[in-house]
Amino acid sequence: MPHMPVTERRERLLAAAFAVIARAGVAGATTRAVVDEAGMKLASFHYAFRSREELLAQLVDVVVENQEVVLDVPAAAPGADLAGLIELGLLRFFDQVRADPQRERAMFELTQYAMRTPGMAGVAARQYARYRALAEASLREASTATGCTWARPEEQLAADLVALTDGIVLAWLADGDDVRARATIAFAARALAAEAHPAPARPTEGPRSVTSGRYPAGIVTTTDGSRAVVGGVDPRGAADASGSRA
Amino acid sequence: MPHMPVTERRERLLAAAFAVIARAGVAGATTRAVVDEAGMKLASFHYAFRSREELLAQLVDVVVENQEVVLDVPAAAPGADLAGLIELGLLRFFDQVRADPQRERAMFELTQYAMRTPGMAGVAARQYARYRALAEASLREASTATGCTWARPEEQLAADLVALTDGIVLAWLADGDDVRARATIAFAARALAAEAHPAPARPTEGPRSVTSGRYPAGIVTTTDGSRAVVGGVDPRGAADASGSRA
DNA sequence: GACCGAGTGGGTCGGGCGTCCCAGTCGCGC
DNA sequence: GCGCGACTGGGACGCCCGACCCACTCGGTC
Repeated sequence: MPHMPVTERRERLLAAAFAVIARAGVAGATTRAVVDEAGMKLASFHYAFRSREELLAQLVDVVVENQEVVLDVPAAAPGADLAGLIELGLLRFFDQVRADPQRERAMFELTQYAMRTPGMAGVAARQYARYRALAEASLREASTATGCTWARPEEQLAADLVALTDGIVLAWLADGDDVRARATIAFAARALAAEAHPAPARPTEGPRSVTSGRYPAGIVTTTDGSRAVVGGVDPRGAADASGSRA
Repeated sequence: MPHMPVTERRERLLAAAFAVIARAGVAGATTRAVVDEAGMKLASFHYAFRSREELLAQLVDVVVENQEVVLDVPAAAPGADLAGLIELGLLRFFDQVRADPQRERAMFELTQYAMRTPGMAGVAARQYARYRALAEASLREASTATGCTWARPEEQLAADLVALTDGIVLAWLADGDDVRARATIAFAARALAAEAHPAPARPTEGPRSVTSGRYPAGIVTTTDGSRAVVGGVDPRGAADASGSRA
């Protein structure tokens, strides 16, 4: 409540708004609920933002910009097969979703809000463009890690991957069935791997010195760093992975 | 405005609510907006329903129950290849989505509402169970039509299919990119077909004259029949279908 | 044809909403 | 150390919301 530069206040309000949206949806993110979450007074809201709409717009922007990873391919055990690598990445992603489902719900909520709001039609499109770019980077990484080459343009495969993750997350949010989600993840990995040509025959795998654990974080996407979901992958996820392949 | 039995009034209000939600989201479906859409007076609302919440709950129920088809496989020329059959079905489905995107938006909106509302957690799960059941029926139909057999339990494949369609629709709603959607549809068809064992060896490939289908209607899912999206499949969709294969 | 219950119309209530206002207060630059 | 501008607190306004109430009117039944 004491003095605080506007910029920081804005950031805190954005973070608070995200938290409220995760809990109660965009409609529940009233000015009062947001300032309450942030521990501020109502007047501070309209000192930091001209209107609720402006806050929402900025929130979508920030959230999209800070989206970090779609799937975080585990910078490969050498010789790992492509499908296994993708599956492991997806399982890591899934563990992040399980760790904080509300975050994902909030993302969907915001996307839908952007789609419905006249001025923000382009924002939803940009959001998906960003997802695809991230997915594409992951795919590229996976292919170089295994030496495979993709049979179709990576940007197309990225769209396929995004569709799969979206569908998996949405279904899981609705029914919470971990087993089914993991089965679909295995399917997704197989399907994507099938879109690659195998590595050009090389009897022995080259020295793959891509140090393991290049990057410990999974999904980050915090609006301000305050409540990031960072951290190790749930080992149970990886354990199930090998068993759930068909 | 004249006299009208309660049951009909209820139905009209449900249909009106769905229309409003498609346009303005669940939050925009106020009692006043709904009765306005239905051409009634406000008092009639609370004569037909105890509360707004009750209407919303019944709406979700009705919508889930009336969901008709996920994908409408075009009951097959014998010997048609499985991937082509699935792709055609998905393209038909996609054309229905394109014809009435607001309907699909409303469906997502309602799902999210159900997930967020304490008493209705199970409803969202039921909704997805229904989707999967419909998808499973489609897959079964596709396999019998082609003589293939699925390599995994159909209920699992159904979940995969639902995830794919959800992902495709969601991305398309966000960016409206028909070409990309069709490319992902082709991918989805390939991926699902790869989960089947080919038909027990039958020498000749039948001519792939899948063309016109057994069943002209696609998605129906009306809340009461009054504003159903029924009717022939957009012929442009089918025409494009053959061209969009990768 | 009158009656009586099902259905209707209009007005109202309390509350939460976004937004605004302005007197106060704090902290940074001189 | 002081002044002024950046920031805060509390209250208020007008609006729309869900819900409710009750006097009325219509239409099927006898």
